[in-house]
Amino acid sequence: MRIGELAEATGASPRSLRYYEEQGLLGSARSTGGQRHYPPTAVERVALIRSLLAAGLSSSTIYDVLPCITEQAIRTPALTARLRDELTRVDDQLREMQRTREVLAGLVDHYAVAEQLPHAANAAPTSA
Amino acid sequence: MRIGELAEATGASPRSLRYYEEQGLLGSARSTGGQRHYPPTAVERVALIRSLLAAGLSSSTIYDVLPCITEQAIRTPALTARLRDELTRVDDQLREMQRTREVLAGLVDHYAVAEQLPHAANAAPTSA
DNA sequence: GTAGGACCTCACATTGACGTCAGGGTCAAG
DNA sequence: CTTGACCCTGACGTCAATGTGAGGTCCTAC
Repeated sequence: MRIGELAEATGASPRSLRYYEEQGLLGSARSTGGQRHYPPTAVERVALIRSLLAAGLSSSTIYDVLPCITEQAIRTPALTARLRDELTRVDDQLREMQRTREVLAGLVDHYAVAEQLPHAANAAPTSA
Repeated sequence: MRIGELAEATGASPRSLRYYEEQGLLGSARSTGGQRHYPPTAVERVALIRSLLAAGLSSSTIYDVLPCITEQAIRTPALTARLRDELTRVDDQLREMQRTREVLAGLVDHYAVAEQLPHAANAAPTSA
């Protein structure tokens, strides 16, 4: 498939796909005219890249860990440690976000309750 | 307290604290000479700001929702909806990150198993 | 009253993952 | 062989939070 189709299939812009290639995250065959051509498996790969990016991994980090994701045979102690570090970081970030989520959820609940009440503006002002 | 102390207490740089003020997220009293002065409660407030930033809220979004966090009396339907939207977004992001976390955890597990195998001579040295 | 560390206000630089424009080549269809 | 949609390579723009440097001010201690 060509870059436009892959973009369509993944939700990533052509610009992003070229950027991923530039960062070494995504390969492509080229036609004689120089146009990129992707196998169907590229869809899954792009999804993985975007998922890792969304999780806060940088493209260079993804560059480091991607080979061992797609080819499990490649493993080094350094790579293992890197994966562990990233997992720890993601876990920390998840916990932090969950705390923040609870703050927001508490606010939403408070508002929902407040809106149900007739005119009790000071119904539950018991938070710091 | 002065900006340096607040920076020390919160882990935010003085530059960041001035930025938060510039964005309307953080108030400060000024001395006659123009230097910022903060009450002790500012520590908690900065922590909240940073937590929301870390959760992916932009400073302008935080600007919108902060007043109702610190002063529960202020509530409008628009603000409630805004909070709900942000909560939904954070929840989506959390689910996405948890899926990615599982991918990473799966890899780490796979590696861990591989490293338990007999001839794993490099058990301890995990330097970068 | 003076040293010097902390602080002030601009204002430009940086980083990362893209958007976007310019100028030109490719390719399936007619 | 020409059209027109799609694609190419630069290269500069963006956005948000922050770094950084210049040039000047404040304030506590001596």
